[in-house]
Amino acid sequence: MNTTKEHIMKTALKLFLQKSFKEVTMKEIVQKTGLSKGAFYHYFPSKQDLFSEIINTYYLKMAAVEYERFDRKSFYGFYHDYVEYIMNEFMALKKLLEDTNDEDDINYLTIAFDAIHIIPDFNLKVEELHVLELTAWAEAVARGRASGELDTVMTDDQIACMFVYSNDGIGLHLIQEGRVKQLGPKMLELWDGFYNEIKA
Amino acid sequence: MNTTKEHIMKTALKLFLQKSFKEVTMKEIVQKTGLSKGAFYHYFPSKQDLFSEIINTYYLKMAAVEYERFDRKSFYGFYHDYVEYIMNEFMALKKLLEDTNDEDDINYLTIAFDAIHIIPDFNLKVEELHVLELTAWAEAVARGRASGELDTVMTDDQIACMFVYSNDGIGLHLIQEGRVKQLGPKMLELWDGFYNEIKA
DNA sequence: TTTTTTAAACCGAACGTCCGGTCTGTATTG
DNA sequence: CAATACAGACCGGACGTTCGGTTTAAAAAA
Repeated sequence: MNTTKEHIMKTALKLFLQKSFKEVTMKEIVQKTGLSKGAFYHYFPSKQDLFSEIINTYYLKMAAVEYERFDRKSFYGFYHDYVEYIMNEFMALKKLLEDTNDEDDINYLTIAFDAIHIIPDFNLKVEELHVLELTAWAEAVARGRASGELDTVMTDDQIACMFVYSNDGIGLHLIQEGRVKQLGPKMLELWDGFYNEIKA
Repeated sequence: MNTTKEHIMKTALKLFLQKSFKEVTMKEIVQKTGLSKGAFYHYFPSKQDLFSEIINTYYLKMAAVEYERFDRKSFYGFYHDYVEYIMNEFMALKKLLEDTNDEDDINYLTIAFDAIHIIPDFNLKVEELHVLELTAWAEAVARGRASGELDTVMTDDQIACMFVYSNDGIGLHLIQEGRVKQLGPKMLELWDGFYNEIKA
């Protein structure tokens, strides 16, 4: 693929993960890429088009978690695989952005809120992913229950919700505190506690 | 208090709950208030000052939940009081904004992310509230455990985290879907399920 | 091999618009 | 009369975008 275009997209993604669409200026994008405005508009018809392409290329692809790759034998294995997967994705993103500075945090919510306003059907796509997420978790719970691993009065959906939403909630707090990289360990600690409660 | 100033603040708050600080323009604020630029700058030295005053007057005050008002006899009563409290606060906000249109949704996260960049010590204040929140929940759990209401292998802090973060997670999703008003019922349903699991 | 052609890559000054903010003037109030 | 409350024309700067032009490098022609 065209390396310059990719370079622009990565640089802009880094900026969009730090501040909102409006706060990121063309001047800034051009400066950080080391290119000129002319070069930029040679590759993208507009700032909005760049944003759309970034969302489709990076955000939506990362948001689609591959649950089928996680352990199906035990629920314990499932959620541990999930945490490992998320941590790997996080490191892969850092590497993609060539973000050597550990201080620079990533805010994946502001970019999502912008996408809602800018990209048609973004909400629809995210909603689809959300349904897939909940069903994948609920199925993992069902398997754990069937195998005798889990024993709880809660429904599969309720447990799925607890895992998914506690994950989102912690993510939100860590973004606010600028410590997103701690998401994995934090989740594991909390989920292990909850697992002890629902296991047989 | 000065009614015109209050009118400006409420109108602007409504806008800041719909889009980001940068997306809300002075022109828009002036138009929606039905005033002029001269009038606005008579009451506020700048757009940023308006924003700061809105955060301090409305956001931070609403974010400070009065946990001491909730039931202390049972954990069940505690979290039910919490849900009722949140729903009342939500309706009070709607009324404050004279927001008769049910369609207009409330995004309290974008305004918070803006506040992080604009207001010094905002993060500190929110972090303090977060600690208070977690301790209030943990204490409620401890009381429930002491009274024999709760029986669980999870620690007080872990249960507190599950309640707080699942709340935040659902809130986040409802903001994305534009259905924040459903927060109360959604929480209650999920929490009742979890309560059945941890009760004696 | 050398020259010519061609198209993509890239540059940066310039453009019109919109932004937050100022300033001068005019009612209104006490 | 003095202070407050407002109106709106106006300002400089920043914004995203455009456009005429230059550089580069590979293909085609000599």
